[in-house]
Amino acid sequence: MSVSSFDPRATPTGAYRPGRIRDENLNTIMSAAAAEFVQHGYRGASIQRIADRAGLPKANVHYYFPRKTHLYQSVLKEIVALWNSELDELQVDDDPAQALARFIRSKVRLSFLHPTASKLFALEIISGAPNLQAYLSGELREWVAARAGVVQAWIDAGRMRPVDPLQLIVSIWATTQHYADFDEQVLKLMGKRRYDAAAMEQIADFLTDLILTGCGLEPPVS
Amino acid sequence: MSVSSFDPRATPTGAYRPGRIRDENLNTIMSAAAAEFVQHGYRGASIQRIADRAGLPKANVHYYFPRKTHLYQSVLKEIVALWNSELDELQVDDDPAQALARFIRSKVRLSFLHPTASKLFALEIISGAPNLQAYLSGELREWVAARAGVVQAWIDAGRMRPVDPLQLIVSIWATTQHYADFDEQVLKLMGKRRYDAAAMEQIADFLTDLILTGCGLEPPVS
DNA sequence: GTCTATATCCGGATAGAC
DNA sequence: GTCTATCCGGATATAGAC
Repeated sequence: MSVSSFDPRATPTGAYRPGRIRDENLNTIMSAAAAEFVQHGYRGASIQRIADRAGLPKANVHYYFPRKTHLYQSVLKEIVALWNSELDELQVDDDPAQALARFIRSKVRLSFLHPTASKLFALEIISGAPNLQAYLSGELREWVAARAGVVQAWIDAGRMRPVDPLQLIVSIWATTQHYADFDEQVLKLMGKRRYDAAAMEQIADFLTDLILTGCGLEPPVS
Repeated sequence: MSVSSFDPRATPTGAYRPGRIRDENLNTIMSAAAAEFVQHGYRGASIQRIADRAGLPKANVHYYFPRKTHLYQSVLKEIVALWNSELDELQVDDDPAQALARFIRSKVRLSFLHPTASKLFALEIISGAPNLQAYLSGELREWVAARAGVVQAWIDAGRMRPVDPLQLIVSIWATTQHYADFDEQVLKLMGKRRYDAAAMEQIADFLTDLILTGCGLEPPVS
Protein backbone atom coordinates (compact mmCIF):
# COMPACT_ATOMS: atom_id res chain seq x y z
CA MET A 1 0.00 0.00 0.00
CA SER A 2 2.93 2.34 0.67
CA VAL A 3 5.83 2.92 -1.69
CA SER A 4 9.20 1.35 -1.00
CA SER A 5 11.29 3.13 1.63
CA PHE A 6 14.12 3.28 -0.88
CA ASP A 7 12.08 5.33 -3.31
CA PRO A 8 14.66 7.90 -4.50
CA ARG A 9 11.93 10.47 -4.82
CA ALA A 10 11.22 10.38 -1.10
CA THR A 11 12.10 13.46 0.91
CA PRO A 12 13.12 13.38 4.60
CA THR A 13 9.88 15.03 5.70
CA GLY A 14 7.71 12.97 3.41
CA ALA A 15 6.27 16.15 1.93
CA TYR A 16 5.90 16.81 -1.81
CA ARG A 17 6.72 13.23 -2.67
CA PRO A 18 4.96 12.24 -5.91
CA GLY A 19 2.26 9.72 -5.17
CA ARG A 20 2.04 10.78 -1.56
CA ILE A 21 -1.45 12.20 -1.87
CA ARG A 22 -2.47 9.04 -3.64
CA ASP A 23 -1.13 6.80 -0.86
CA GLU A 24 -2.79 8.84 1.81
CA ASN A 25 -6.12 8.81 0.01
CA LEU A 26 -5.88 5.07 -0.55
CA ASN A 27 -5.28 4.48 3.15
CA THR A 28 -8.07 6.80 4.23
CA ILE A 29 -10.53 5.23 1.82
CA MET A 30 -9.64 1.68 2.79
CA SER A 31 -10.00 2.38 6.51
CA ALA A 32 -13.31 4.09 5.94
CA ALA A 33 -14.44 1.21 3.75
CA ALA A 34 -13.53 -1.41 6.36
CA ALA A 35 -15.66 0.33 8.97
CA GLU A 36 -18.56 0.72 6.57
CA PHE A 37 -18.38 -2.91 5.41
CA VAL A 38 -18.38 -4.11 9.02
CA GLN A 39 -21.41 -2.04 9.89
CA HIS A 40 -23.55 -2.73 6.81
CA GLY A 41 -22.09 -5.75 5.02
CA TYR A 42 -20.80 -5.74 1.45
CA ARG A 43 -24.07 -5.03 -0.34
CA GLY A 44 -25.36 -2.72 2.34
CA ALA A 45 -22.24 -0.58 2.30
CA SER A 46 -22.71 2.64 0.35
CA ILE A 47 -19.95 4.35 -1.61
CA GLN A 48 -21.45 7.65 -0.58
CA ARG A 49 -21.09 6.82 3.12
CA ILE A 50 -17.56 5.50 2.58
CA ALA A 51 -16.70 8.80 0.91
CA ASP A 52 -18.30 10.73 3.77
CA ARG A 53 -16.32 8.77 6.37
CA ALA A 54 -13.14 9.45 4.39
CA GLY A 55 -14.00 13.12 4.00
CA LEU A 56 -13.86 12.92 0.20
CA PRO A 57 -16.40 13.33 -2.58
CA LYS A 58 -17.97 10.13 -3.86
CA ALA A 59 -16.41 10.41 -7.29
CA ASN A 60 -12.95 10.32 -5.73
CA VAL A 61 -13.61 6.89 -4.33
CA HIS A 62 -14.62 5.75 -7.79
CA TYR A 63 -11.44 7.25 -9.14
CA TYR A 64 -9.25 5.01 -6.97
CA PHE A 65 -11.54 2.01 -6.99
CA PRO A 66 -13.70 1.92 -10.13
CA ARG A 67 -15.65 -1.12 -8.84
CA LYS A 68 -16.99 -1.70 -5.36
CA THR A 69 -15.65 -5.26 -5.55
CA HIS A 70 -12.10 -4.05 -6.08
CA LEU A 71 -12.34 -1.93 -2.97
CA TYR A 72 -13.69 -4.77 -0.87
CA GLN A 73 -11.10 -7.23 -2.10
CA SER A 74 -8.27 -4.79 -1.52
CA VAL A 75 -9.37 -4.33 2.06
CA LEU A 76 -9.70 -8.08 2.59
CA LYS A 77 -6.31 -8.73 1.03
CA GLU A 78 -4.68 -6.24 3.36
CA ILE A 79 -6.26 -7.94 6.35
CA VAL A 80 -5.05 -11.36 5.29
CA ALA A 81 -1.55 -9.94 4.89
CA LEU A 82 -1.78 -8.47 8.39
CA TRP A 83 -2.92 -11.82 9.79
CA ASN A 84 -0.13 -13.71 8.05
CA SER A 85 2.47 -11.26 9.31
CA GLU A 86 2.08 -12.52 12.89
CA LEU A 87 1.70 -16.15 11.98
CA ASP A 88 5.23 -17.46 12.41
CA GLU A 89 5.24 -18.84 15.93
CA LEU A 90 5.73 -22.32 17.40
CA GLN A 91 8.95 -24.26 16.71
CA VAL A 92 9.64 -27.82 17.87
CA ASP A 93 12.69 -26.78 19.90
CA ASP A 94 10.71 -24.14 21.80
CA ASP A 95 9.54 -24.66 25.33
CA PRO A 96 5.83 -25.51 24.93
CA ALA A 97 4.65 -23.26 27.75
CA GLN A 98 6.70 -20.30 26.57
CA ALA A 99 5.77 -20.75 22.92
CA LEU A 100 2.04 -21.19 23.53
CA ALA A 101 1.96 -18.24 25.91
CA ARG A 102 3.71 -16.09 23.33
CA PHE A 103 1.31 -17.27 20.63
CA ILE A 104 -1.76 -16.45 22.74
CA ARG A 105 -0.47 -13.01 23.69
CA SER A 106 0.40 -12.22 20.09
CA LYS A 107 -3.13 -13.12 18.98
CA VAL A 108 -4.71 -11.12 21.81
CA ARG A 109 -2.58 -8.15 20.88
CA LEU A 110 -3.51 -8.37 17.24
CA SER A 111 -7.21 -8.53 18.10
CA PHE A 112 -7.12 -5.51 20.37
CA LEU A 113 -4.99 -3.50 17.95
CA HIS A 114 -7.10 -4.22 14.87
CA PRO A 115 -10.67 -4.94 15.94
CA THR A 116 -12.20 -3.73 12.68
CA ALA A 117 -9.96 -5.97 10.63
CA SER A 118 -10.85 -8.92 12.82
CA LYS A 119 -14.55 -8.18 12.45
CA LEU A 120 -14.45 -7.89 8.69
CA PHE A 121 -12.58 -11.16 8.44
CA ALA A 122 -15.21 -12.76 10.70
CA LEU A 123 -18.06 -11.39 8.60
CA GLU A 124 -16.52 -12.78 5.45
CA ILE A 125 -16.16 -16.26 6.94
CA ILE A 126 -19.60 -16.28 8.56
CA SER A 127 -21.21 -15.22 5.27
CA GLY A 128 -19.70 -18.25 3.60
CA ALA A 129 -16.24 -16.90 2.73
CA PRO A 130 -17.03 -16.26 -0.96
CA ASN A 131 -13.72 -14.42 -1.39
CA LEU A 132 -11.46 -16.56 0.78
CA GLN A 133 -11.98 -20.12 -0.43
CA ALA A 134 -8.50 -20.36 -1.93
CA TYR A 135 -6.85 -18.89 1.17
CA LEU A 136 -8.66 -21.21 3.59
CA SER A 137 -7.87 -24.44 1.80
CA GLY A 138 -4.42 -23.23 0.70
CA GLU A 139 -2.05 -21.09 2.75
CA LEU A 140 -4.00 -21.27 5.99
CA ARG A 141 -4.48 -25.02 5.88
CA GLU A 142 -0.74 -25.52 5.30
CA TRP A 143 0.18 -23.25 8.16
CA VAL A 144 -2.20 -24.89 10.60
CA ALA A 145 -1.09 -28.38 9.60
CA ALA A 146 2.54 -27.42 10.24
CA ARG A 147 1.82 -25.91 13.68
CA ALA A 148 -0.39 -28.84 14.63
CA GLY A 149 2.58 -31.03 13.79
CA VAL A 150 4.74 -29.10 16.25
CA VAL A 151 2.16 -29.50 19.01
CA GLN A 152 1.88 -33.20 18.25
CA ALA A 153 5.65 -33.54 18.51
CA TRP A 154 5.53 -31.92 21.96
CA ILE A 155 2.85 -34.40 23.00
CA ASP A 156 4.78 -37.38 21.63
CA ALA A 157 7.81 -36.23 23.60
CA GLY A 158 5.67 -36.14 26.74
CA ARG A 159 6.17 -32.40 27.15
CA MET A 160 2.45 -31.65 27.47
CA ARG A 161 -0.92 -33.39 27.97
CA PRO A 162 -2.36 -35.10 24.91
CA VAL A 163 -4.96 -32.78 23.40
CA ASP A 164 -6.12 -32.52 19.79
CA PRO A 165 -3.58 -30.08 18.30
CA LEU A 166 -5.87 -28.75 15.57
CA GLN A 167 -8.69 -28.05 18.01
CA LEU A 168 -6.23 -26.37 20.35
CA ILE A 169 -5.19 -23.90 17.65
CA VAL A 170 -8.81 -23.34 16.65
CA SER A 171 -9.77 -22.67 20.26
CA ILE A 172 -6.98 -20.16 20.73
CA TRP A 173 -8.21 -18.30 17.66
CA ALA A 174 -11.81 -18.55 18.79
CA THR A 175 -11.20 -17.07 22.23
CA THR A 176 -8.75 -14.35 21.24
CA GLN A 177 -10.74 -13.09 18.25
CA HIS A 178 -13.97 -13.21 20.23
CA TYR A 179 -12.86 -10.26 22.32
CA ALA A 180 -12.48 -8.12 19.21
CA ASP A 181 -15.47 -9.39 17.25
CA PHE A 182 -17.95 -9.45 20.13
CA ASP A 183 -16.60 -6.39 21.94
CA GLU A 184 -20.07 -4.90 21.95
CA GLN A 185 -21.31 -7.84 24.02
CA VAL A 186 -18.25 -8.48 26.17
CA LEU A 187 -17.86 -4.84 27.17
CA LYS A 188 -21.51 -4.66 28.22
CA LEU A 189 -21.04 -7.79 30.34
CA MET A 190 -17.89 -6.37 31.90
CA GLY A 191 -19.68 -3.08 32.54
CA LYS A 192 -17.08 -1.10 30.61
CA ARG A 193 -17.39 1.37 27.74
CA ARG A 194 -14.20 0.22 26.09
CA TYR A 195 -11.14 -1.90 26.74
CA ASP A 196 -8.29 -0.26 28.63
CA ALA A 197 -4.73 -1.53 29.00
CA ALA A 198 -5.60 -3.24 32.29
CA ALA A 199 -8.53 -5.13 30.79
CA MET A 200 -6.34 -6.29 27.93
CA GLU A 201 -3.72 -7.59 30.37
CA GLN A 202 -6.37 -9.28 32.48
CA ILE A 203 -7.81 -11.07 29.47
CA ALA A 204 -4.42 -12.15 28.13
CA ASP A 205 -3.51 -13.48 31.58
CA PHE A 206 -6.80 -15.31 31.91
CA LEU A 207 -6.55 -17.03 28.53
CA THR A 208 -2.91 -17.97 29.02
CA ASP A 209 -3.68 -19.41 32.43
CA LEU A 210 -6.77 -21.36 31.34
CA ILE A 211 -5.33 -22.82 28.17
CA LEU A 212 -1.86 -23.64 29.44
CA THR A 213 -3.27 -25.28 32.55
CA GLY A 214 -5.68 -27.12 30.25
CA CYS A 215 -2.62 -28.44 28.39
CA GLY A 216 -1.00 -29.55 31.64
CA LEU A 217 1.59 -26.79 31.47
CA GLU A 218 2.77 -24.33 34.08
CA PRO A 219 1.77 -20.78 32.96
CA PRO A 220 4.96 -18.68 32.89
CA VAL A 221 4.85 -15.69 35.22
CA SER A 222 4.48 -12.59 33.07
CA MET B 1 -44.84 -18.81 16.50
CA SER B 2 -47.12 -21.84 16.83
CA VAL B 3 -50.61 -21.83 18.37
CA SER B 4 -51.15 -23.27 21.84
CA SER B 5 -51.39 -27.05 21.99
CA PHE B 6 -54.69 -26.67 23.81
CA ASP B 7 -56.25 -24.78 20.93
CA PRO B 8 -59.77 -26.36 20.77
CA ARG B 9 -59.75 -25.95 17.01
CA ALA B 10 -56.80 -28.32 16.66
CA THR B 11 -57.45 -31.65 15.01
CA PRO B 12 -55.47 -34.82 15.78
CA THR B 13 -53.79 -34.80 12.39
CA GLY B 14 -53.19 -31.11 12.40
CA ALA B 15 -54.98 -30.78 9.05
CA TYR B 16 -57.60 -28.15 8.27
CA ARG B 17 -56.83 -26.22 11.45
CA PRO B 18 -57.55 -22.54 10.97
CA GLY B 19 -54.31 -20.61 10.93
CA ARG B 20 -52.30 -23.67 10.06
CA ILE B 21 -51.30 -22.43 6.62
CA ARG B 22 -50.40 -19.13 8.18
CA ASP B 23 -48.13 -20.74 10.79
CA GLU B 24 -46.40 -22.87 8.22
CA ASN B 25 -45.81 -19.94 5.91
CA LEU B 26 -44.48 -17.85 8.77
CA ASN B 27 -41.99 -20.57 9.68
CA THR B 28 -40.89 -21.10 6.11
CA ILE B 29 -40.41 -17.41 5.50
CA MET B 30 -38.49 -16.87 8.71
CA SER B 31 -36.11 -19.75 8.03
CA ALA B 32 -35.55 -18.53 4.50
CA ALA B 33 -35.00 -15.01 5.77
CA ALA B 34 -32.44 -16.12 8.36
CA ALA B 35 -30.35 -17.84 5.69
CA GLU B 36 -30.61 -14.85 3.37
CA PHE B 37 -29.68 -12.36 6.11
CA VAL B 38 -26.65 -14.44 7.05
CA GLN B 39 -25.43 -14.60 3.48
CA HIS B 40 -26.01 -10.98 2.47
CA GLY B 41 -26.51 -8.94 5.63
CA TYR B 42 -29.64 -6.95 6.45
CA ARG B 43 -29.41 -4.38 3.67
CA GLY B 44 -28.06 -6.82 1.14
CA ALA B 45 -30.84 -9.32 1.71
CA SER B 46 -33.49 -9.19 -1.00
CA ILE B 47 -37.18 -9.89 -0.38
CA GLN B 48 -37.30 -11.53 -3.81
CA ARG B 49 -34.59 -14.02 -2.89
CA ILE B 50 -36.21 -14.69 0.49
CA ALA B 51 -39.45 -15.46 -1.34
CA ASP B 52 -37.59 -17.72 -3.78
CA ARG B 53 -35.92 -19.63 -0.95
CA ALA B 54 -39.32 -20.05 0.71
CA GLY B 55 -40.96 -21.12 -2.56
CA LEU B 56 -43.49 -18.30 -2.38
CA PRO B 57 -44.23 -15.26 -4.50
CA LYS B 58 -42.63 -12.05 -3.31
CA ALA B 59 -45.93 -10.33 -2.51
CA ASN B 60 -46.74 -13.09 -0.04
CA VAL B 61 -43.74 -12.19 2.04
CA HIS B 62 -44.96 -8.62 2.10
CA TYR B 63 -48.37 -9.86 3.16
CA TYR B 64 -46.97 -11.44 6.34
CA PHE B 65 -44.24 -8.88 6.95
CA PRO B 66 -45.13 -5.50 5.45
CA ARG B 67 -41.68 -4.08 6.34
CA LYS B 68 -38.31 -5.72 5.95
CA THR B 69 -37.44 -4.52 9.45
CA HIS B 70 -40.35 -6.42 10.99
CA LEU B 71 -39.14 -9.60 9.35
CA TYR B 72 -35.58 -9.13 10.56
CA GLN B 73 -36.62 -8.33 14.09
CA SER B 74 -38.99 -11.29 14.25
CA VAL B 75 -36.18 -13.60 13.24
CA LEU B 76 -33.82 -12.06 15.76
CA LYS B 77 -36.41 -12.27 18.53
CA GLU B 78 -36.95 -15.96 17.85
CA ILE B 79 -33.21 -16.58 18.06
CA VAL B 80 -32.93 -14.78 21.38
CA ALA B 81 -35.82 -16.89 22.70
CA LEU B 82 -34.04 -20.03 21.53
CA TRP B 83 -30.84 -18.94 23.21
CA ASN B 84 -32.61 -18.15 26.47
CA SER B 85 -34.39 -21.50 26.44
CA GLU B 86 -31.13 -23.36 27.15
CA LEU B 87 -29.75 -20.82 29.55
CA ASP B 88 -30.76 -22.28 32.90
CA GLU B 89 -27.71 -24.20 33.97
CA LEU B 90 -25.29 -23.94 36.91
CA GLN B 91 -26.58 -24.13 40.50
CA VAL B 92 -24.42 -23.66 43.60
CA ASP B 93 -25.24 -27.14 44.90
CA ASP B 94 -24.16 -28.79 41.66
CA ASP B 95 -20.88 -30.58 41.33
CA PRO B 96 -18.69 -28.05 39.43
CA ALA B 97 -17.23 -30.60 37.02
CA GLN B 98 -20.61 -32.12 36.21
CA ALA B 99 -22.35 -28.77 35.86
CA LEU B 100 -19.67 -27.17 33.66
CA ALA B 101 -19.47 -30.26 31.47
CA ARG B 102 -23.21 -30.21 31.03
CA PHE B 103 -23.14 -26.50 30.24
CA ILE B 104 -20.44 -26.92 27.60
CA ARG B 105 -22.18 -29.86 25.94
CA SER B 106 -25.48 -28.00 25.89
CA LYS B 107 -23.86 -25.04 24.16
CA VAL B 108 -22.07 -27.27 21.66
CA ARG B 109 -25.34 -29.02 20.90
CA LEU B 110 -27.17 -25.75 20.39
CA SER B 111 -24.48 -24.50 18.02
CA PHE B 112 -24.47 -27.63 15.90
CA LEU B 113 -28.28 -27.84 15.81
CA HIS B 114 -28.85 -24.20 14.87
CA PRO B 115 -25.81 -22.90 13.02
CA THR B 116 -27.75 -20.32 11.04
CA ALA B 117 -29.28 -18.85 14.18
CA SER B 118 -25.86 -18.67 15.78
CA LYS B 119 -24.43 -16.93 12.72
CA LEU B 120 -27.18 -14.35 12.51
CA PHE B 121 -26.75 -13.52 16.19
CA ALA B 122 -23.02 -13.17 15.61
CA LEU B 123 -23.52 -10.87 12.63
CA GLU B 124 -25.82 -8.66 14.65
CA ILE B 125 -23.30 -8.30 17.48
CA ILE B 126 -20.32 -7.79 15.19
CA SER B 127 -22.19 -5.09 13.27
CA GLY B 128 -22.67 -3.17 16.49
CA ALA B 129 -25.82 -4.87 17.83
CA PRO B 130 -28.18 -2.06 16.78
CA ASN B 131 -31.21 -4.22 17.66
CA LEU B 132 -29.91 -5.92 20.80
CA GLN B 133 -28.70 -3.11 23.04
CA ALA B 134 -31.50 -3.63 25.56
CA TYR B 135 -31.02 -7.39 25.63
CA LEU B 136 -27.26 -7.21 26.14
CA SER B 137 -27.31 -4.79 29.03
CA GLY B 138 -30.55 -6.23 30.47
CA GLU B 139 -31.51 -9.90 30.53
CA LEU B 140 -28.16 -11.25 29.39
CA ARG B 141 -26.14 -9.17 31.82
CA GLU B 142 -28.33 -10.36 34.72
CA TRP B 143 -28.02 -13.97 33.70
CA VAL B 144 -24.26 -13.84 33.33
CA ALA B 145 -23.83 -12.04 36.63
CA ALA B 146 -25.87 -14.74 38.40
CA ARG B 147 -23.88 -17.60 36.84
CA ALA B 148 -20.59 -15.87 37.52
CA GLY B 149 -21.72 -15.70 41.15
CA VAL B 150 -22.19 -19.46 41.20
CA VAL B 151 -18.71 -20.05 39.80
CA GLN B 152 -17.26 -17.62 42.32
CA ALA B 153 -19.00 -19.53 45.12
CA TRP B 154 -17.37 -22.75 43.93
CA ILE B 155 -14.01 -21.05 43.93
CA ASP B 156 -14.52 -19.62 47.41
CA ALA B 157 -15.41 -23.09 48.64
CA GLY B 158 -12.16 -24.40 47.17
CA ARG B 159 -13.99 -26.66 44.77
CA MET B 160 -12.09 -25.43 41.70
CA ARG B 161 -9.05 -23.33 40.72
CA PRO B 162 -9.49 -19.56 40.96
CA VAL B 163 -10.22 -18.26 37.46
CA ASP B 164 -12.14 -15.14 36.42
CA PRO B 165 -15.75 -16.42 36.34
CA LEU B 166 -16.98 -13.91 33.77
CA GLN B 167 -14.12 -14.64 31.37
CA LEU B 168 -14.72 -18.35 31.84
CA ILE B 169 -18.32 -18.02 30.68
CA VAL B 170 -17.30 -15.76 27.80
CA SER B 171 -14.66 -18.27 26.72
CA ILE B 172 -17.10 -21.15 26.76
CA TRP B 173 -19.41 -19.15 24.52
CA ALA B 174 -16.55 -18.10 22.28
CA THR B 175 -15.29 -21.62 21.66
CA THR B 176 -18.64 -23.36 21.29
CA GLN B 177 -20.19 -20.77 18.98
CA HIS B 178 -17.02 -20.58 16.92
CA TYR B 179 -17.66 -24.04 15.52
CA ALA B 180 -21.03 -22.93 14.16
CA ASP B 181 -20.09 -19.42 13.05
CA PHE B 182 -16.76 -20.29 11.45
CA ASP B 183 -17.77 -23.72 10.14
CA GLU B 184 -16.59 -22.72 6.68
CA GLN B 185 -13.07 -22.25 8.05
CA VAL B 186 -12.98 -25.05 10.63
CA LEU B 187 -14.30 -27.66 8.21
CA LYS B 188 -11.68 -26.73 5.62
CA LEU B 189 -8.97 -27.07 8.28
CA MET B 190 -10.35 -30.44 9.39
CA GLY B 191 -10.55 -31.56 5.75
CA LYS B 192 -14.26 -32.34 6.04
CA ARG B 193 -17.22 -31.23 3.96
CA ARG B 194 -19.56 -31.04 6.96
CA TYR B 195 -19.73 -32.03 10.60
CA ASP B 196 -20.83 -35.58 11.33
CA ALA B 197 -21.91 -37.02 14.69
CA ALA B 198 -18.37 -38.22 15.39
CA ALA B 199 -16.84 -34.80 14.81
CA MET B 200 -19.41 -33.22 17.09
CA GLU B 201 -18.54 -35.71 19.85
CA GLN B 202 -14.85 -35.17 19.32
CA ILE B 203 -15.21 -31.42 19.63
CA ALA B 204 -17.44 -31.59 22.70
CA ASP B 205 -14.96 -33.95 24.34
CA PHE B 206 -12.02 -31.74 23.47
CA LEU B 207 -13.60 -28.58 24.85
CA THR B 208 -14.81 -30.29 28.02
CA ASP B 209 -11.37 -31.74 28.61
CA LEU B 210 -9.45 -28.53 27.93
CA ILE B 211 -11.68 -26.21 29.94
CA LEU B 212 -12.32 -28.47 32.91
CA THR B 213 -8.65 -29.30 33.21
CA GLY B 214 -7.96 -25.59 32.91
CA CYS B 215 -10.26 -25.10 35.92
CA GLY B 216 -8.41 -27.78 37.87
CA LEU B 217 -11.32 -30.20 37.60
CA GLU B 218 -11.40 -33.86 36.62
CA PRO B 219 -13.36 -34.17 33.34
CA PRO B 220 -16.19 -36.68 33.93
CA VAL B 221 -16.01 -39.74 31.69
CA SER B 222 -18.76 -39.42 29.10
C1' DG C 1 -55.22 -15.46 1.06
C1' DT C 2 -52.63 -15.22 -3.53
C1' DC C 3 -50.38 -12.99 -7.20
C1' DT C 4 -49.35 -9.45 -11.24
C1' DA C 5 -48.17 -4.97 -12.37
C1' DT C 6 -46.31 -0.83 -11.19
C1' DA C 7 -44.82 3.33 -8.48
C1' DT C 8 -40.96 5.09 -6.14
C1' DC C 9 -36.53 5.42 -4.43
C1' DC C 10 -31.63 4.60 -3.86
C1' DG C 11 -27.10 3.35 -5.02
C1' DG C 12 -23.38 2.14 -8.31
C1' DA C 13 -21.29 3.75 -12.12
C1' DT C 14 -20.03 7.11 -16.01
C1' DA C 15 -19.32 11.39 -18.66
C1' DG C 16 -17.18 15.35 -18.97
C1' DA C 17 -16.07 20.24 -17.16
C1' DC C 18 -12.56 22.25 -14.39
C1' DG D 1 -6.46 14.79 -9.69
C1' DT D 2 -11.13 16.76 -8.37
C1' DC D 3 -15.96 17.26 -8.65
C1' DT D 4 -21.02 17.98 -10.66
C1' DA D 5 -24.69 16.02 -13.11
C1' DT D 6 -26.82 12.16 -14.77
C1' DC D 7 -27.95 7.44 -16.31
C1' DC D 8 -29.75 3.11 -15.15
C1' DG D 9 -30.40 -1.21 -12.76
C1' DG D 10 -32.41 -3.16 -8.89
C1' DA D 11 -34.89 -3.27 -4.54
C1' DT D 12 -38.74 -2.04 -1.43
C1' DA D 13 -43.25 -1.35 -1.21
C1' DT D 14 -48.16 -0.77 -2.84
C1' DA D 15 -52.44 -1.13 -5.58
C1' DG D 16 -55.75 -3.86 -7.00
C1' DA D 17 -57.49 -8.05 -9.77
C1' DC D 18 -58.56 -12.78 -8.79
